[in-house]
Amino acid sequence: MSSVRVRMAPSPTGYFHVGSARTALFNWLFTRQQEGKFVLRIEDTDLARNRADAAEGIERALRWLGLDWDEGPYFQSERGKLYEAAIERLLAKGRLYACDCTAAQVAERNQAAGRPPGYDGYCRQRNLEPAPGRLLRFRTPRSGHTSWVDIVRGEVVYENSSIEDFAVRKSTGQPLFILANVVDDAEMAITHVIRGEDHVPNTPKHILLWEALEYGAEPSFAHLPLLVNGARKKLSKRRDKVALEDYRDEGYLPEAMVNYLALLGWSPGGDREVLSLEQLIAEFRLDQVKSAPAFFDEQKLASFNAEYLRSFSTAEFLARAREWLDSRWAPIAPLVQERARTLGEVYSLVDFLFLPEVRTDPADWAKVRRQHPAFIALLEAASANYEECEWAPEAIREATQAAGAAVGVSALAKAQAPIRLAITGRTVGPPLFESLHLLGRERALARLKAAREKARQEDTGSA
RNA sequence: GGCCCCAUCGUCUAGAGGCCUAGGACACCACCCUCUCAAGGUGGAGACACGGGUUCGAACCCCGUUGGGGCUGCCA
Repeated sequence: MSSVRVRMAPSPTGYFHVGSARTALFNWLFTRQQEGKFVLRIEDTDLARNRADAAEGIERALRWLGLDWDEGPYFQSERGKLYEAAIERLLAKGRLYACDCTAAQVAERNQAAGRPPGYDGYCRQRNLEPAPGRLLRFRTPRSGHTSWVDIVRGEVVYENSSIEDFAVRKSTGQPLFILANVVDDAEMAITHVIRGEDHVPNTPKHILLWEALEYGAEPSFAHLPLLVNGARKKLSKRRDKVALEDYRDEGYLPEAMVNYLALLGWSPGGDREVLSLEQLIAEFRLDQVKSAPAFFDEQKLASFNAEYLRSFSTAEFLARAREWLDSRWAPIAPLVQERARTLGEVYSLVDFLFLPEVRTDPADWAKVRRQHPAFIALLEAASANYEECEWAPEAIREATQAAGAAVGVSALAKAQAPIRLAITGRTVGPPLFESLHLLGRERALARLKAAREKARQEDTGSA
């Protein structure tokens, strides 16, 4: 058992971001590989409303991915005493000062002085007594520098003078993220802080606070590359599909999601891409994680998903699809398993079996009618043959072939198109003869007839 | 603006000075297979941002340029 202790510290925003999922995964892989402890901590120091719900969402997402945790969830909203004690210590050491500037005042002063944004240190020497209505700021050293050796990006150095006097407690008395984060990392004996690159600028503050609180050896830091969209901007709720639940609801598999996410910023090396959770644990290397942002490509995710779907036995496939479809479609499952990229897609592949009426795609209809002058004749011939033949895939195939030949369409590929359109409303779908078989003779004949009539009406109307 | 980070095919990446006329995967194109679509097979197009160094030798090391991103909140 190693002493490695890692934490996942999401804020309860109401949904679980795919970027958080990737961060959680890398944290988890590292922990499991190091045989350490994985701690779940909800960072709800701010507007902690809906806390129970949000935490549930986070837990549900983690469970869905198959990432278990050893401790927690801890809630920062319940640990106020710890933060208050830390603040008292900092205050006693003169590392904090009270400030009553409003954001507007600071901005105004900066603008007037032609200074860039950021706190200007106005209250630094005013010696205001801490009081309600006054926030507390950390007195950042004005010289020297703060640095760390990041596990994924190497040494990062900040001039202390470039770090503003950041706030650690609100004027309402509530602790701020940076303070709670540091206190908890120390309190929970976290050894490795693995988080998104957007936290890099927080790290020198983290270290400065850590030192000021005399917590001893700092944890190691690893800042993971961001997940970006097609415009190479950080994935955001506003523009992008980032909620893990959305992917789950569309029929993405957790194993495909995990596998895909693991490859964003990391690679096992060589040509391998499909890896089980066990393999990931064994081969993952935090220090091999790349530092360049990665595009979250749903297309590639989908291809992983399709690959996992195909790898299942029919029974497993059916079990996985249960949320999306009832058991009536079981007979056709083998025919769609290799055609669906997501479970959510399955229904549109088999809906013609359940819908009372065919839903005809207008574009497909027009295309087939254009390409098949003998459309009506072919459907008639097929209907006639279908009335007679044995109702089994192979016999239906022969009947179709014969019907085509009778109207001068000898190629089966050509002959099946109008029938497929009549039966399913589309030009693509699962194998036709099995589909007809599953549909049943009566319904098949009825659809053939309906398609003929529709075509006749069309011809009459345009004549 | 300031601070910090990043840079191999469109995308995810392999590559840790010679194995690279740069490999794989997704996407794309063509062909094969085939009752459509998939799946599968074969082939194709497609990248080391640029400029200087260092070195016998650079995609790999250093510097600069350019480009992109993150942060810049009494959010996390």
